[in-house]
Amino acid sequence: MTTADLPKRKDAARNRQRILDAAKELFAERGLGVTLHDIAARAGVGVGTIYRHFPEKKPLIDAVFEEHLAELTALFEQALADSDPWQSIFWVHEQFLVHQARNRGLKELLLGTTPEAPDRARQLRAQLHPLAERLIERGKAAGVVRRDCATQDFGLLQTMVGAVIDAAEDVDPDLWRRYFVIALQGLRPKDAPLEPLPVPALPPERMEDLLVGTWKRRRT
Amino acid sequence: MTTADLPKRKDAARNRQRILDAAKELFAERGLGVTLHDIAARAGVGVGTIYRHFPEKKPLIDAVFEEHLAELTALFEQALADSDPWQSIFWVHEQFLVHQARNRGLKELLLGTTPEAPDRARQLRAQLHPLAERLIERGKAAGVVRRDCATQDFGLLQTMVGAVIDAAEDVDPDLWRRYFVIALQGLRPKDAPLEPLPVPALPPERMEDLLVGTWKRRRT
DNA sequence: ACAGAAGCGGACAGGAAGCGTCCGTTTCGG
DNA sequence: CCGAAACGGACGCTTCCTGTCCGCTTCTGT
Repeated sequence: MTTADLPKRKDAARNRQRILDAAKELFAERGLGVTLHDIAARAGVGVGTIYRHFPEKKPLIDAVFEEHLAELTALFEQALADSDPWQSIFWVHEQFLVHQARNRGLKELLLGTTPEAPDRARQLRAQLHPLAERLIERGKAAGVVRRDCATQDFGLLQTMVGAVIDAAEDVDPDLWRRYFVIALQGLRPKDAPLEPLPVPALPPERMEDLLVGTWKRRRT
Repeated sequence: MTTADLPKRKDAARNRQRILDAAKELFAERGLGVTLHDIAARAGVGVGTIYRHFPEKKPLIDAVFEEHLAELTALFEQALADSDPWQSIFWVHEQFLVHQARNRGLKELLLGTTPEAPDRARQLRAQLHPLAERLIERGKAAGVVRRDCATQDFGLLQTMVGAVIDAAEDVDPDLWRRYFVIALQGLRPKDAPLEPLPVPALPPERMEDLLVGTWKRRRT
């Protein structure tokens, strides 16, 4: 990302920024699958304009997720700075899930559920993994996570809770927190204290909404 | 499903059966989203033939999943007949997941991830829910599941582990068992014994395959 | 304030994928 | 052996996305 490719005319610069903003919004709302046409519409520019500035989606994705990468890395560093081995694990995973719940595009990148920018995604995960490793090793050493679990298990935990986010987001946007605690509890050693469940279960009569809601989404 | 609609000519009857068999296979392999064209190809008949026998997919789905409904209900009844409150819960959920892992269409129906036959799916779940309720209530009464959990939590557990099935099926088809045990462990009371993890975690270097593999699937 | 370059917009053409029909041909049964 | 029933699959339709092209607008420098 050099500074050389800045457009000189001021309408061009303005449009470029509008496009980036629109892309950021739409990636968060609807995932990386949105079309360049969608982004153009949201930005209030013509498709011609968008194709001139960004002939493909990848640079847009790169630009938008640059900052997220830094942010997520910072979360781990903050967690490692926290001296409580259990609390730090809990907190960082919770934070990751908050981000995923708020940003569909980021979730797709982290969980690998998009064909869109595989290298970007790989880079993201490659960078995060060693940090996670250190955190989990510390937890195991301190005896706050079960011995026979692995760093990878925490990745799959994100996948599992991610599924709940997807399923429940427009029925009860905070429901995932309950299952996050449940799944994480499953990774603790035998006599670990029971973490209280942060939100109530969905009432049985609303379960149907949740299950049906899963597939009918999309659109702006 | 009356017996009145049986075709009289023997080639017609044969084709009808071929179509049903092909549909069953494809629903299991690729989910309910397969097209009637796909089914025709697999059955070795022309599309005209399939549209003559089954103008829409729904009766096909009904026919194919009729037997599954009975089978799943039987699983719960078997579980309720088992007098061990914990073992029966573990077993029935494991069995459900085995079915889901083997049959993508069934998974879609159970987890509500298909727009295909919503009423069929609803019926299936409506019939299963009270049975699950009894099982879980028994478990709570016996103190083998945590007090503050609900029957619905076990439904979402299926969703969570279903996500692992999806993610891992062509990297390590049994990996879901590990996360099933982890998630279920999270629903046990404080001093419950640690269920051993049945399969090892995926080696770190193969995690990337798992994550990338999630989106590139489909086709026969 | 004006000319020409730079940028803009969006209609449009092209391609992929699914759906359902139609009709010439084949197969069955009496 | 003949007429009716069933078959097959090419074809046309629709939807959704992609990217281009060109007449029009807006900026910048003189």
